[in-house]
Amino acid sequence: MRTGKGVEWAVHTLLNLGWLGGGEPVATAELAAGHDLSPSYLNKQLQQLVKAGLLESVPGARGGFRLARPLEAVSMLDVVLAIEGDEPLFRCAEIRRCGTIAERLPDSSFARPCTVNSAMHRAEAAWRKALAEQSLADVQAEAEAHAPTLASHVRRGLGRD
Amino acid sequence: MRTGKGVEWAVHTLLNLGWLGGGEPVATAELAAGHDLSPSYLNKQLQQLVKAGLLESVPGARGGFRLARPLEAVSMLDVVLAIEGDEPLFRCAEIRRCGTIAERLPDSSFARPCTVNSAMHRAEAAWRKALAEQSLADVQAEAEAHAPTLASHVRRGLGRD
DNA sequence: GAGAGCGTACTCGGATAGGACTTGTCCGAGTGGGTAAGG
DNA sequence: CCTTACCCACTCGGACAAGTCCTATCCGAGTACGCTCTC
Repeated sequence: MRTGKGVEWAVHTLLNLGWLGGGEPVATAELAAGHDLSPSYLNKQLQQLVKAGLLESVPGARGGFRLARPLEAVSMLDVVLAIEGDEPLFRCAEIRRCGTIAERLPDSSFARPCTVNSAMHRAEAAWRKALAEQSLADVQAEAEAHAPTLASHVRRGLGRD
Repeated sequence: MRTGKGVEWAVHTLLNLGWLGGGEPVATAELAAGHDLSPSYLNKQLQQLVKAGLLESVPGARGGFRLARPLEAVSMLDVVLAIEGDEPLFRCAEIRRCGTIAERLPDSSFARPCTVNSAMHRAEAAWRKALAEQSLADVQAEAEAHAPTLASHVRRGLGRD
């Protein structure tokens, strides 16, 4: 049980788009070369971000992707849900209703939700809350705190300036 | 990205062993029948719990599994880590060090840990903390709160009493 | 010289294979109890 | 009747397949630019 590598790819790509600034789209090939990623697979992830409303895509020649809104308005949770989907970490199969134990139990026992599911859900809520409280702008600022020239280096690394 | 169903199986099985009480071992077949689970696959999960020190196994005829310690001393986190392993949810591949962007960056940029990894790690810490704060005894008590006769029904469902 | 039309190169988007992990199953090693023979 | 040795049924433990999801790749639809031809 672990997040796919698409999450890491997506976050770094969004950060790079933020450092580039400007409204002109950037092609997948450029973004992929920036971190030596598979262009085709990165493209698949970026399409997920477009569906989630985090990116805008420009088709055709000189096309690419650009941020749909500033990074201050994008949380880590937004990215994770866009890539991984919004299904819960823990899926309750309601096994409490099956088998020889359930046969003996009155129906009233199942009126309340499964307490195991509730416990797991509380933990997942804490995880989502922590992710939602961190915007990509926060992550960006933390990175720049000890490397003030980072933005200009990223622009040069992606062929800008 | 989701937890395996083994987690749900393990938690319910541990709760049932708690309700049974007593120190005599219970066979996998009985525990599996209680929730209509695959006995062989449940056995695999229970072996993980033995390795983690949550259960004790008794081999041979009249053997089975019994709790290694009371449920008050077992947290939800203990069970999740026993089944899923203690690897982090987010695995940082350090892609920041690769590609055309990294080539332009001075080595000092990588002195600090990756801020993306840090952000994901903070969220995971909140998740683990929430899991660690809930013991199986708490979950048990919550289940009994609205079904006081639950323990006796479980015992009957597993052929006791 | 200016403008319109066309061809070409480039990009996103979705459909298509490969690999890794989860899920599920099977059989062998080891143990305890029951049985029957012997004292 | 009590003791003892043997046999058998039962259980855990790990080795062995099937299914599903993640990972990776390729090709087609659509667009903007640049060139060429015409006026």
